[in-house]
Amino acid sequence: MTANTRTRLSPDERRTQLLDLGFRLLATRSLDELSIDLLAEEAGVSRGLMYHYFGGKQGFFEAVVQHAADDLYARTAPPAEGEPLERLLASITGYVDYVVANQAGYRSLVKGATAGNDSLRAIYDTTFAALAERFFTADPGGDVFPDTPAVRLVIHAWQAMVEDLVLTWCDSPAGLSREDLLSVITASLPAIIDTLP
Amino acid sequence: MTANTRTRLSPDERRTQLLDLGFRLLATRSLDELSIDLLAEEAGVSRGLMYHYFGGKQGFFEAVVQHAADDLYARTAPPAEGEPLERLLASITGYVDYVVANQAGYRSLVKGATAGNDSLRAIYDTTFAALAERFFTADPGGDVFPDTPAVRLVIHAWQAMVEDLVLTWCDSPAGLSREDLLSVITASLPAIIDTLP
DNA sequence: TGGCGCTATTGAACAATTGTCAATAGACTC
DNA sequence: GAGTCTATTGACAATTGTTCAATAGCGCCA
Repeated sequence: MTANTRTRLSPDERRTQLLDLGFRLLATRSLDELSIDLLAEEAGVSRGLMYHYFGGKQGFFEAVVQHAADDLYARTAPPAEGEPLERLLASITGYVDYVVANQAGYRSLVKGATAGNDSLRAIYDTTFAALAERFFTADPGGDVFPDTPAVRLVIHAWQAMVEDLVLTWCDSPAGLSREDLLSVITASLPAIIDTLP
Repeated sequence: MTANTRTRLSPDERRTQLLDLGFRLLATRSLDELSIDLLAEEAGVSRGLMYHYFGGKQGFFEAVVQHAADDLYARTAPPAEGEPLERLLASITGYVDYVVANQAGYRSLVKGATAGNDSLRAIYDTTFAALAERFFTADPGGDVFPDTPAVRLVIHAWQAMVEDLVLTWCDSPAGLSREDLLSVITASLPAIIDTLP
């Protein structure tokens, strides 16, 4: 299958090709189940090329996670117009649909990122922090929620809940429709914030 | 330091020694940052002994996680007497105190378990499922919460939220006292369940 | 007390994988 | 069509997980 003649691409093309392939392969395997050997063979290139582009297995995984995180962030961008709460709902809907569509990949990357080294966790953390930031900057004038450390703490935890909720719902919807799920997600945030002293 | 004369222990003693050491070492390193070499050297035994007792690195990690999970479950056992809600609060308090006391170890093991293979995830899942089960079997007569798939789904997600909440609170309490934290945790569960359609 | 047997323990050899680097060859320019 | 730049390669070294036959500590019994 792999031609014995090397094909020379531009760095950008090769990079995105490897990243896309990595995302696809990591959807079914975990990071340490994926060897550079397999990756290189699947891509039709040599092992050495992986190190040339990403510096190593770790760097490669970071690049894949960062790529997916950017994609997620872009796909959950709220619309520019509309009521603050409507825009939040649109953003959440985008998140849910993204996770549902990319279930396996999302699961694998999140697991790998949270269990990985500091660089990987940083990507995960900053991405979710950026998503949370929309809750405060969504509407410059009207503040949807007060911006206090306690509220931020609770929102962080609420995000963890939403992640688990969506993934578990994918496995067994428990009789809840997509709209029910969205309703629970959006309604639970103010409900939890209300429990703060 | 390590004597060149081998010391022969009973299987039980050796096993618990290695498990305790593993738990301690895994608190600061992640699983794939911990080599069998280091572990064996630190324990003063040979590499081969690890394989004799645990069958391999994976089996060793599973044993450590299972050990810690049993410990956690035992420490969060609710008192036999008292009102249902009081007993639930006691159980939750036990969980929070355990996580706070064993922060690093808890973090590391949970990360490793959720990112690991099926066996590891099974230990994590069954442990938390057993913890959740107390919410229904706490009081045989009076049902604290209705036992429906949707409620179980939400409780599962609530557990994820609590885990994140406690760990993030450890890093920066955000002006919340331990009692405030416990209050938010206990109050948020019914609040979230109320959002179900 | 001293030899014996059981088995906990060892260490060397093996396998798989990651990482390194000088040499190679494809594509573009003149 | 020759030359240059650099994307790409393949062989080599290092680390780490795993296996297994050989070794030796400890209790038991004469």
